[in-house]
Amino acid sequence: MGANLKRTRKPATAALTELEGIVLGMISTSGSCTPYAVRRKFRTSPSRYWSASAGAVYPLFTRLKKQGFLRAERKAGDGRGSRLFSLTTMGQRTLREWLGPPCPPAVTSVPPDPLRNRVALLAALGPAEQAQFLAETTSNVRAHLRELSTLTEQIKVKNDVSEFLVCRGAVRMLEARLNWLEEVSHYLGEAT
Amino acid sequence: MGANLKRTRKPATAALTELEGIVLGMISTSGSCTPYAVRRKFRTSPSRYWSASAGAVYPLFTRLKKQGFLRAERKAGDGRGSRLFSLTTMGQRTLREWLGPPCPPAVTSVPPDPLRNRVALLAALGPAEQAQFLAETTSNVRAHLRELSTLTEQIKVKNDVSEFLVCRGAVRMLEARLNWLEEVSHYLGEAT
DNA sequence: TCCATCATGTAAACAGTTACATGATTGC
DNA sequence: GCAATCATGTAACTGTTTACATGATGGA
Repeated sequence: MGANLKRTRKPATAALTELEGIVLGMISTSGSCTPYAVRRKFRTSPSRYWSASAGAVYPLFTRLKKQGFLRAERKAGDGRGSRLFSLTTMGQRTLREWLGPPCPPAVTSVPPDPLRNRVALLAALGPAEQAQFLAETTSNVRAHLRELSTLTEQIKVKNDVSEFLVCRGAVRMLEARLNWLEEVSHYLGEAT
Repeated sequence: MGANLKRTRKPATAALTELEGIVLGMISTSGSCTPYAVRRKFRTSPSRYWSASAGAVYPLFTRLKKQGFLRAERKAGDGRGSRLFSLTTMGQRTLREWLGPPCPPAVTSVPPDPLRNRVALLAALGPAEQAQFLAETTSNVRAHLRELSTLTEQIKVKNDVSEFLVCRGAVRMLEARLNWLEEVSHYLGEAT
């Protein structure tokens, strides 16, 4: 969760945070970039999980540099002192280790879901509010799904395979959610 | 989200963390309980996202008590000083507000998924390692799904509707993932 | 010139994690 | 009596968030 896949206390081979792994991976697949470019990528991502705030990204880059996973070079002719970061050999190796295999169970197991958490507690609401909750969330999820579907189409024509597949994964999650919400409505409608 | 759905800086009406909301909801739907009981519930949950460590749960209870959302009463005849916590009227109201509606977009939007993150970065691996990654994760997800399916059946016969529905939601997520991994393998197999 | 945006960074707060400590209870 | 577990709690640490500060750049 935040508090999600944390670094272990005393790692045999230096482990990475989820965010650190993603950043290393971005640099590996898209080439060297500035911290700000990473932030931009997160901001335009459909997932709202990480805000990729300045206070998270800049310290992360200096951290990875200090650990020897990244190297920095000044961008020529930039008065703002922008630095392009690229992977070191050690960074490459660490990324490979993180990306597995072997893949830790927390990665393949049931992913967290704030909506599932709320549905688990629906009994705390009255029947009318439950129905309203389900109606609203269903329509919200449907809206997100529409939005994401058009985005997926746009990406498909650009032939960016991995980004397309990521979108497809997100679409499938939302579709599964919609079908599930229908099942929930069915069961809860029957109960009352 | 660890660092996931955070409390806003200066909330008009005191907002809750995801974990706080879940705890309030547990107490509301299952009746008053001790912090340890909450920890046990988390430990037996199929989701590995929260460890619900002592350092998280006990401070959380004192926090919610200090804010006036929980009240505590000593459990009679317990030398360990166990305390049963129950919701105050204010706690009830706060829980209702958190549980919505209205439901914030972060709840209904694309949920976070460590596996999706890794697939997004698969290009950082060689073709052989990619195939191995996909094979391994597919079989791992399938194993989790089997496990969860039997758990779901066990819960179904106990007629605990909301817990059953939560399990169904998790099952649907894993099923969607499996189908998606198949799609990924298909696309990546074609590319090479 | 002015203003929005680009871009880099820091400071304080905070929730959750590991790890440890301590005493009560239960089962053998 | 003894060991494992139950149960409560604290301490140090870490990563992320919000909020603020500061300067560069580019377009009207």
